[in-house]
Amino acid sequence: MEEHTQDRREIAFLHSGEFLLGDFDSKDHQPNESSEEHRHKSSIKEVDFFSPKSQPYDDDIGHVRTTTTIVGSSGFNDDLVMVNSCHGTSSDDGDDKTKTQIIRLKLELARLHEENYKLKHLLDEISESYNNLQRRVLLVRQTQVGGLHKQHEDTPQAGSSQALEDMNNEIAATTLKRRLLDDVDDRDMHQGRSPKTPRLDQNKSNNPDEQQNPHDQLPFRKARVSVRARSDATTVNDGCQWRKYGQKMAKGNPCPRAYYRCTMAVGCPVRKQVQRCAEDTTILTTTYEGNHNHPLPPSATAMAATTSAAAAMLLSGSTTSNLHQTLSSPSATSSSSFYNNFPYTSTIATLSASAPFPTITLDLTNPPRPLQPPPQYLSQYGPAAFLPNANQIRSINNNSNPQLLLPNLLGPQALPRDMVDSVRAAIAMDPNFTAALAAAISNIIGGGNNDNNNNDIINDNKVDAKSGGSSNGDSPQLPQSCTTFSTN
DNA sequence: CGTTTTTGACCGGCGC
DNA sequence: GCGCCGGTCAAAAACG
Repeated sequence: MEEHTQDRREIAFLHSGEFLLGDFDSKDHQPNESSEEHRHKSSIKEVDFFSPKSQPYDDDIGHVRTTTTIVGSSGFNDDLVMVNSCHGTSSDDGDDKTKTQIIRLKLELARLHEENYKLKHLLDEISESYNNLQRRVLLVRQTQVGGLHKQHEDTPQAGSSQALEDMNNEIAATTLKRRLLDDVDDRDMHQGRSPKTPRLDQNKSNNPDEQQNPHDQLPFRKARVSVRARSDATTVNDGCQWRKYGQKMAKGNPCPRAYYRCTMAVGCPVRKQVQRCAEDTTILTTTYEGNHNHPLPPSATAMAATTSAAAAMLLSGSTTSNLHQTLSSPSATSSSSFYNNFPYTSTIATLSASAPFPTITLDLTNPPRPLQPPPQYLSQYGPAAFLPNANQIRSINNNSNPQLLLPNLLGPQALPRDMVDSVRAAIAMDPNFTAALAAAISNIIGGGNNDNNNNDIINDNKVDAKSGGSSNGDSPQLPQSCTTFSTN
């Protein structure tokens, strides 16, 4: 029980990315800290679970540089009280005290080392399991929807279908580790990995190489992330700066569709479309497309891992399983506590088999149930913790286009329905959810240049009532994903 | 005065 | 080939 709680804390911590951020209190590393007691109580140290450089065991005990993180008062290792740095305890009467401290430090370091090892092992298991699921999904797709693939092979873009799958596998396999291990400094990789595929170039295959190499055509198969949310504002503030460059009346919808372009960096190819639902004008549908070629603002970095998982899920076609697994991955296999308690399950994802771009829709417009959410979720993880599954992931393409409905692979791992409902209600209740989710989606598209604090998103969720658009669409860098994201 | 929004024109894909 | 449609461009207007 207690172990479960700690696992959840660790997971929340890992998810938040705080352990990867370097902007923690630098005073912790200053030997001449005035108030050592204060340090013990309130200082935030860093736990580097994965860096090979920061081995818990330090030969030079006189310069022990502990890398322990205490996340507030509720973070894990709450009971850990240790001296952050021992710099030559000169006093004689302090020898015993120093020895005691050293012993304690060693014990703690050993424990941390064990935790580190455990988490690494966990990560490997999750990745492996993820890959297995990926293969299963592909098998299902090949067997059940093989006809569609054949049909698309006749089209110019369909030649990349196999390459897309390969890419999807690669993305899915690397997403989790990338987020957990690389995170902050993986911008270059993201940018190099995510092909810049401006829509403008989509139909202009002037380059002969692109026509010959299927992989080069991958960029032209974008995934879209679409979000449906209830909002009175013209757009959702997702942390990015947008410039409106067009507006059109879409067929079958009296509400105009607005086109926005990311202006946070010159040449950023990310674009989004905002349109109100014809049936319910209170529902705002925002569709993101493209990858950011610049660092993302703080508000857009939260849930990067989650959204990356969603994008990977979309691209890989494994709708539910990937998301679930990735989101709950950090502690999923370790104790299974967090995995079993976390509200990720009732997601149904579909991929459009006929659309040029696979599209995933997050529909957050379902009215919340009066059920009160478990307080521990709200207090401990905050609304962002639920973003990933918040509601439903469904296909955006409501037309007659054939869609591939992927089975829920969770099976027996599914959470109790009441728990799911509780979480869903919690998500819907939170006013910050929309913005946070939008930022997360933006992260997916933008490529996860996460050098900012995830917590900022919680404070940056104001809906931009002023039109003109500034909604944040920072996206993490998964290649070519277009996401339709709808929130309540 | 620089930036953003508006809006009609333009372009390419697609179906008939 | 023609028309429809979605998406983009770019000049003018609006805004701060």
